[in-house]
Amino acid sequence: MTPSFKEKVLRITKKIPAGRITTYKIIARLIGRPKACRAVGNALNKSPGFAASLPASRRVPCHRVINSNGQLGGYNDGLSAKITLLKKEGMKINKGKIDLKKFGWKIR
DNA sequence: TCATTGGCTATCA
DNA sequence: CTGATAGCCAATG
Repeated sequence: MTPSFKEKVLRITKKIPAGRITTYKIIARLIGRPKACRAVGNALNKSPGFAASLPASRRVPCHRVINSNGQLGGYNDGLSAKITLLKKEGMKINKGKIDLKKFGWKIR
């Protein structure tokens, strides 16, 4: 089947390793729509999310996706949950910001 | 099918 | 930081 926009977004997001983060813009670029950053956010918003009760196939670490400027952005489940998860992953959040230089996920 | 609206954004003034 | 603008997707009528 032809993977829709949403499917691609989720697929890429699932590839994000723990302790690393990505931005909406990067994902948009990987998909092929560099300007669809907003749509990417929407896709993640509608996605199942990161729940332990969910099967790994459906689990999407949307909390590892933040704004391109290093801000946290939003979260459907509550921004606090996102911060907690990221901290548990071993990353330090500086005043609601994350060091993209250190934790920015790069694909080869 | 089209028009409108809203949203986990990006970029610029 | 606020507004405005741009570009994209999904839901709604």
